[in-house]
Amino acid sequence: MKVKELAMGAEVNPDTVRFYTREGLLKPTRNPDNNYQQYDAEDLRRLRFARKARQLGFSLPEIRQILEQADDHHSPCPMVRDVFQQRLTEVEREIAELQQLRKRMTAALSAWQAMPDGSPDGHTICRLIEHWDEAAPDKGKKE
Amino acid sequence: MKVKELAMGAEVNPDTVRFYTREGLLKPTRNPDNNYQQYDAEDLRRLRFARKARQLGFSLPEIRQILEQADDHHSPCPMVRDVFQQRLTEVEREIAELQQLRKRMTAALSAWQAMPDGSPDGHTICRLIEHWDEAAPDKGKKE
DNA sequence: CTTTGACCTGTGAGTAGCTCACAGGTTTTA
DNA sequence: TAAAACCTGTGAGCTACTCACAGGTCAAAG
Repeated sequence: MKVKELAMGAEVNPDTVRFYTREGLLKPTRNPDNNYQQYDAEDLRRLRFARKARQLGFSLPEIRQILEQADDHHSPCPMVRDVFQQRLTEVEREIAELQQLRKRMTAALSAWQAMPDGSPDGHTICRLIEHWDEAAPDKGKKE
Repeated sequence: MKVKELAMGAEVNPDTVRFYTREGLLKPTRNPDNNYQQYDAEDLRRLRFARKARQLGFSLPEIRQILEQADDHHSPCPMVRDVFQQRLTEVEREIAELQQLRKRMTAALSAWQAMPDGSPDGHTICRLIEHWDEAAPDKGKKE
Protein backbone atom coordinates (compact mmCIF):
# COMPACT_ATOMS: atom_id res chain seq x y z
CA MET A 1 0.00 0.00 0.00
CA LYS A 2 1.10 3.51 -0.68
CA VAL A 3 0.62 6.41 1.69
CA LYS A 4 -2.73 7.52 0.45
CA GLU A 5 -4.14 4.01 0.35
CA LEU A 6 -3.12 3.34 3.91
CA ALA A 7 -4.48 6.70 4.97
CA MET A 8 -7.84 5.97 3.38
CA GLY A 9 -7.92 2.53 4.95
CA ALA A 10 -7.72 4.09 8.39
CA GLU A 11 -9.59 7.28 7.49
CA VAL A 12 -6.80 9.64 8.35
CA ASN A 13 -4.94 12.39 6.58
CA PRO A 14 -2.02 11.13 4.47
CA ASP A 15 0.15 13.61 6.31
CA THR A 16 -0.70 11.84 9.51
CA VAL A 17 0.60 8.63 7.99
CA ARG A 18 3.83 10.35 7.05
CA PHE A 19 4.02 11.88 10.50
CA TYR A 20 3.52 8.56 12.28
CA THR A 21 6.15 7.05 10.02
CA ARG A 22 8.60 9.79 10.93
CA GLU A 23 7.77 9.20 14.59
CA GLY A 24 8.53 5.52 14.26
CA LEU A 25 5.03 4.16 14.84
CA LEU A 26 4.90 2.71 11.35
CA LYS A 27 7.81 0.94 9.71
CA PRO A 28 7.16 0.61 6.01
CA THR A 29 9.64 -0.90 3.59
CA ARG A 30 10.78 0.80 0.42
CA ASN A 31 10.00 0.09 -3.15
CA PRO A 32 13.52 0.05 -4.61
CA ASP A 33 12.23 1.09 -8.03
CA ASN A 34 10.89 4.46 -7.04
CA ASN A 35 11.77 4.86 -3.38
CA TYR A 36 8.12 4.99 -2.37
CA GLN A 37 7.05 3.82 1.08
CA GLN A 38 5.38 0.41 1.09
CA TYR A 39 2.90 -0.38 3.82
CA ASP A 40 1.25 -3.73 4.49
CA ALA A 41 -1.71 -5.10 6.42
CA GLU A 42 0.33 -5.04 9.61
CA ASP A 43 0.89 -1.32 9.22
CA LEU A 44 -2.81 -0.82 8.72
CA ARG A 45 -3.47 -2.67 11.96
CA ARG A 46 -0.92 -0.56 13.76
CA LEU A 47 -2.35 2.64 12.39
CA ARG A 48 -5.90 1.74 13.33
CA PHE A 49 -4.69 0.69 16.74
CA ALA A 50 -2.89 3.98 17.17
CA ARG A 51 -5.96 5.98 16.22
CA LYS A 52 -8.15 4.11 18.68
CA ALA A 53 -5.58 4.58 21.38
CA ARG A 54 -5.48 8.31 20.60
CA GLN A 55 -9.23 8.50 21.00
CA LEU A 56 -8.79 6.89 24.38
CA GLY A 57 -6.35 9.58 25.32
CA PHE A 58 -3.00 7.84 24.90
CA SER A 59 -0.13 10.05 23.83
CA LEU A 60 2.07 9.21 20.87
CA PRO A 61 5.07 8.25 23.03
CA GLU A 62 2.81 5.93 25.00
CA ILE A 63 1.47 4.37 21.85
CA ARG A 64 4.96 3.90 20.51
CA GLN A 65 5.94 2.13 23.72
CA ILE A 66 2.94 -0.14 23.48
CA LEU A 67 3.74 -1.02 19.89
CA GLU A 68 7.36 -1.68 20.75
CA GLN A 69 6.37 -4.01 23.57
CA ALA A 70 4.13 -5.86 21.16
CA ASP A 71 7.02 -6.06 18.69
CA ASP A 72 9.07 -7.72 21.41
CA HIS A 73 6.31 -10.26 21.93
CA HIS A 74 5.46 -8.93 25.35
CA SER A 75 1.83 -8.35 26.13
CA PRO A 76 1.32 -4.59 26.27
CA CYS A 77 -2.03 -5.03 28.00
CA PRO A 78 -0.83 -4.55 31.60
CA MET A 79 0.80 -1.30 30.58
CA VAL A 80 -2.30 -0.31 28.68
CA ARG A 81 -4.43 -0.85 31.75
CA ASP A 82 -2.02 1.13 33.84
CA VAL A 83 -1.63 4.14 31.58
CA PHE A 84 -5.31 4.11 30.90
CA GLN A 85 -6.14 4.34 34.57
CA GLN A 86 -3.86 7.33 34.90
CA ARG A 87 -5.45 8.98 31.91
CA LEU A 88 -8.89 8.49 33.36
CA THR A 89 -7.82 10.14 36.58
CA GLU A 90 -6.47 13.04 34.64
CA VAL A 91 -9.58 13.40 32.52
CA GLU A 92 -11.60 13.57 35.68
CA ARG A 93 -9.32 16.25 37.04
CA GLU A 94 -9.72 18.24 33.84
CA ILE A 95 -13.48 17.94 34.04
CA ALA A 96 -13.48 19.15 37.61
CA GLU A 97 -11.26 22.06 36.70
CA LEU A 98 -13.44 23.10 33.80
CA GLN A 99 -16.57 22.83 35.88
CA GLN A 100 -14.93 25.04 38.43
CA LEU A 101 -14.09 27.50 35.71
CA ARG A 102 -17.62 27.45 34.38
CA LYS A 103 -18.93 28.12 37.83
CA ARG A 104 -16.70 31.15 38.13
CA MET A 105 -17.65 32.33 34.70
CA THR A 106 -21.38 32.12 35.20
CA ALA A 107 -21.02 33.83 38.56
CA ALA A 108 -19.05 36.60 36.88
CA LEU A 109 -21.63 36.91 34.13
CA SER A 110 -24.49 37.36 36.50
CA ALA A 111 -22.51 39.82 38.58
CA TRP A 112 -21.81 41.77 35.39
CA GLN A 113 -25.49 42.14 34.59
CA ALA A 114 -25.66 44.89 37.11
CA MET A 115 -22.42 46.62 36.29
CA PRO A 116 -22.10 49.56 33.89
CA ASP A 117 -19.46 49.41 31.19
CA GLY A 118 -17.39 52.47 31.96
CA SER A 119 -14.35 53.72 30.10
CA PRO A 120 -10.74 53.13 30.95
CA ASP A 121 -9.70 55.86 33.35
CA GLY A 122 -6.01 55.27 33.83
CA HIS A 123 -6.60 53.17 36.89
CA THR A 124 -8.78 50.44 35.51
CA ILE A 125 -9.04 48.86 32.10
CA CYS A 126 -12.29 47.00 32.44
CA ARG A 127 -13.82 46.62 35.84
CA LEU A 128 -15.62 43.52 34.67
CA ILE A 129 -12.39 41.62 34.61
CA GLU A 130 -10.44 43.48 37.20
CA HIS A 131 -13.06 42.85 39.85
CA TRP A 132 -14.41 39.56 38.65
CA ASP A 133 -13.03 37.47 41.45
CA GLU A 134 -14.45 39.80 44.03
CA ALA A 135 -17.84 39.39 42.41
CA ALA A 136 -17.32 35.65 42.21
CA PRO A 137 -15.53 34.97 45.46
CA ASP A 138 -14.79 31.38 44.53
CA LYS A 139 -11.01 31.44 44.60
CA GLY A 140 -9.71 30.02 41.36
CA LYS A 141 -6.30 28.78 42.23
CA LYS A 142 -5.41 27.09 38.97
CA GLU A 143 -3.65 23.72 39.14
CA MET B 1 10.60 48.43 37.66
CA LYS B 2 12.80 45.86 36.04
CA VAL B 3 11.62 42.58 34.61
CA LYS B 4 11.98 40.52 37.72
CA GLU B 5 10.36 43.11 39.93
CA LEU B 6 7.33 43.35 37.66
CA ALA B 7 7.17 39.58 37.44
CA MET B 8 7.17 39.25 41.21
CA GLY B 9 4.52 41.95 41.50
CA ALA B 10 2.16 39.87 39.40
CA GLU B 11 3.46 36.49 40.54
CA VAL B 12 4.52 35.31 37.13
CA ASN B 13 7.67 33.98 35.57
CA PRO B 14 10.04 36.72 34.36
CA ASP B 15 10.09 34.97 31.02
CA THR B 16 6.35 35.52 30.80
CA VAL B 17 6.95 39.23 31.24
CA ARG B 18 9.49 39.17 28.45
CA PHE B 19 7.11 37.13 26.32
CA TYR B 20 4.19 39.51 26.86
CA THR B 21 6.48 42.39 26.03
CA ARG B 22 7.52 40.73 22.79
CA GLU B 23 3.85 40.14 22.05
CA GLY B 24 3.05 43.79 22.54
CA LEU B 25 0.88 43.48 25.63
CA LEU B 26 3.33 45.47 27.68
CA LYS B 27 5.10 48.57 26.43
CA PRO B 28 8.00 49.42 28.70
CA THR B 29 10.38 52.27 28.08
CA ARG B 30 14.14 51.90 28.03
CA ASN B 31 16.75 52.97 30.47
CA PRO B 32 19.20 54.71 28.13
CA ASP B 33 22.11 53.99 30.48
CA ASN B 34 22.00 50.24 30.25
CA ASN B 35 19.25 49.47 27.76
CA TYR B 36 17.18 47.69 30.41
CA GLN B 37 13.39 47.58 30.10
CA GLN B 38 11.60 49.93 32.46
CA TYR B 39 8.11 49.07 33.59
CA ASP B 40 5.77 51.27 35.61
CA ALA B 41 2.59 50.90 37.64
CA GLU B 42 0.52 50.98 34.48
CA ASP B 43 2.38 47.93 33.16
CA LEU B 44 1.74 46.14 36.39
CA ARG B 45 -1.98 46.84 36.03
CA ARG B 46 -1.91 45.59 32.47
CA LEU B 47 -0.04 42.46 33.43
CA ARG B 48 -2.39 41.66 36.29
CA PHE B 49 -5.31 42.33 34.02
CA ALA B 50 -3.89 40.01 31.40
CA ARG B 51 -3.38 37.22 33.91
CA LYS B 52 -6.92 37.50 35.19
CA ALA B 53 -8.24 37.50 31.66
CA ARG B 54 -6.16 34.37 30.91
CA GLN B 55 -7.69 32.63 33.90
CA LEU B 56 -11.07 33.48 32.44
CA GLY B 57 -10.03 31.87 29.20
CA PHE B 58 -9.24 34.87 27.01
CA SER B 59 -6.55 34.29 24.42
CA LEU B 60 -3.53 36.53 24.11
CA PRO B 61 -4.75 38.13 20.86
CA GLU B 62 -8.07 38.88 22.54
CA ILE B 63 -6.33 40.41 25.51
CA ARG B 64 -4.15 42.50 23.25
CA GLN B 65 -7.25 43.78 21.48
CA ILE B 66 -8.89 44.66 24.76
CA LEU B 67 -5.82 46.53 25.90
CA GLU B 68 -5.58 48.38 22.62
CA GLN B 69 -9.19 49.45 22.84
CA ALA B 70 -8.53 50.73 26.32
CA ASP B 71 -5.46 52.60 25.03
CA ASP B 72 -7.73 54.32 22.52
CA HIS B 73 -10.03 55.40 25.36
CA HIS B 74 -12.81 53.14 24.16
CA SER B 75 -14.55 51.02 26.72
CA PRO B 76 -13.49 47.44 26.06
CA CYS B 77 -16.31 46.12 28.23
CA PRO B 78 -18.85 45.37 25.50
CA MET B 79 -16.24 43.31 23.71
CA VAL B 80 -15.28 41.65 26.96
CA ARG B 81 -18.88 40.65 27.56
CA ASP B 82 -19.12 39.31 24.05
CA VAL B 83 -15.93 37.27 23.97
CA PHE B 84 -16.66 36.07 27.45
CA GLN B 85 -20.01 34.68 26.43
CA GLN B 86 -18.36 32.81 23.56
CA ARG B 87 -15.73 31.40 25.88
CA LEU B 88 -18.38 30.18 28.28
CA THR B 89 -20.10 28.34 25.46
CA GLU B 90 -16.84 26.77 24.47
CA VAL B 91 -15.99 25.75 28.00
CA GLU B 92 -19.33 24.03 28.21
CA ARG B 93 -18.64 22.22 24.98
CA GLU B 94 -15.27 21.09 26.30
CA ILE B 95 -16.89 19.82 29.47
CA ALA B 96 -19.45 17.85 27.51
CA GLU B 97 -16.72 16.37 25.34
CA LEU B 98 -14.62 15.33 28.29
CA GLN B 99 -17.60 13.81 30.02
CA GLN B 100 -18.31 11.86 26.88
CA LEU B 101 -14.71 10.68 26.88
CA ARG B 102 -14.89 9.70 30.50
CA LYS B 103 -18.00 7.72 29.82
CA ARG B 104 -16.26 5.80 27.06
CA MET B 105 -13.24 5.27 29.26
CA THR B 106 -15.12 3.92 32.24
CA ALA B 107 -17.15 1.69 29.96
CA ALA B 108 -13.93 0.37 28.45
CA LEU B 109 -12.41 -0.15 31.89
CA SER B 110 -15.29 -2.21 33.16
CA ALA B 111 -15.37 -4.22 29.95
CA TRP B 112 -11.67 -4.89 30.45
CA GLN B 113 -12.17 -6.34 33.91
CA ALA B 114 -13.30 -9.58 32.34
CA MET B 115 -10.78 -9.72 29.55
CA PRO B 116 -7.49 -11.63 29.74
CA ASP B 117 -4.33 -9.85 28.70
CA GLY B 118 -3.07 -12.08 25.92
CA SER B 119 0.05 -11.62 23.87
CA PRO B 120 0.33 -10.03 20.47
CA ASP B 121 -0.29 -12.78 17.94
CA GLY B 122 0.36 -11.08 14.63
CA HIS B 123 -3.28 -10.20 14.24
CA THR B 124 -3.93 -8.16 17.31
CA ILE B 125 -1.72 -5.93 19.39
CA CYS B 126 -3.86 -5.49 22.45
CA ARG B 127 -7.45 -6.61 22.31
CA LEU B 128 -8.31 -4.19 25.07
CA ILE B 129 -7.89 -1.31 22.70
CA GLU B 130 -8.68 -2.99 19.43
CA HIS B 131 -12.07 -4.07 20.65
CA TRP B 132 -12.86 -1.30 23.06
CA ASP B 133 -15.58 0.36 21.03
CA GLU B 134 -17.33 -2.91 20.52
CA ALA B 135 -17.33 -3.44 24.26
CA ALA B 136 -18.47 0.16 24.77
CA PRO B 137 -20.87 0.71 21.89
CA ASP B 138 -21.13 4.39 22.58
CA LYS B 139 -19.90 5.76 19.30
CA GLY B 140 -17.23 8.30 20.02
CA LYS B 141 -17.21 10.41 16.94
CA LYS B 142 -14.77 13.07 17.99
CA GLU B 143 -15.63 16.38 16.42
C1' DC C 1 4.60 9.63 -27.17
C1' DT C 2 3.95 13.37 -24.67
C1' DT C 3 1.37 16.04 -21.63
C1' DT C 4 -1.34 16.61 -17.67
C1' DG C 5 -2.78 15.71 -13.33
C1' DA C 6 -2.51 13.05 -9.27
C1' DC C 7 0.44 11.08 -6.55
C1' DC C 8 5.03 10.43 -4.20
C1' DT C 9 9.45 12.22 -1.55
C1' DG C 10 11.66 14.88 2.58
C1' DT C 11 11.87 18.97 5.07
C1' DG C 12 10.36 23.06 7.47
C1' DA C 13 6.99 26.04 9.35
C1' DG C 14 2.73 26.98 11.79
C1' DT C 15 -0.62 26.26 15.64
C1' DA C 16 -0.91 28.43 21.83
C1' DG C 17 1.33 29.96 25.53
C1' DC C 18 4.58 29.87 27.65
C1' DT C 19 9.35 27.99 29.53
C1' DC C 20 14.04 27.25 29.26
C1' DA C 21 18.69 27.60 27.30
C1' DC C 22 22.39 30.28 25.48
C1' DA C 23 25.91 33.80 25.06
C1' DG C 24 27.18 37.97 26.36
C1' DG C 25 26.65 42.67 28.91
C1' DT C 26 25.59 45.12 33.70
C1' DT C 27 24.97 45.72 38.44
C1' DT C 28 25.25 44.40 43.11
C1' DT C 29 27.40 42.21 46.89
C1' DA C 30 31.25 40.30 49.61
C1' DT D 1 37.82 43.11 42.36
C1' DA D 2 35.66 39.11 41.48
C1' DA D 3 31.74 36.29 41.84
C1' DA D 4 26.81 36.13 41.90
C1' DA D 5 22.72 37.72 40.27
C1' DC D 6 20.53 40.11 37.08
C1' DC D 7 19.75 42.02 32.35
C1' DT D 8 19.55 41.60 26.94
C1' DG D 9 17.62 39.25 22.48
C1' DT D 10 17.03 35.19 20.08
C1' DG D 11 15.86 30.48 19.24
C1' DA D 12 14.27 26.01 20.49
C1' DG D 13 11.04 22.83 22.90
C1' DC D 14 6.50 21.16 24.34
C1' DT D 15 1.62 18.29 21.48
C1' DA D 16 -0.17 16.18 17.48
C1' DC D 17 -0.78 17.11 13.80
C1' DT D 18 -1.56 20.01 9.20
C1' DC D 19 -0.08 22.44 5.35
C1' DA D 20 3.23 24.37 2.05
C1' DC D 21 7.10 23.75 -0.93
C1' DA D 22 10.10 21.98 -4.53
C1' DG D 23 11.08 18.36 -7.11
C1' DG D 24 10.58 13.25 -8.66
C1' DT D 25 7.15 9.39 -10.52
C1' DC D 26 3.37 7.34 -12.68
C1' DA D 27 -1.30 6.47 -15.01
C1' DA D 28 -4.38 7.78 -18.35
C1' DA D 29 -5.79 11.00 -22.13
C1' DG D 30 -4.73 13.27 -26.37
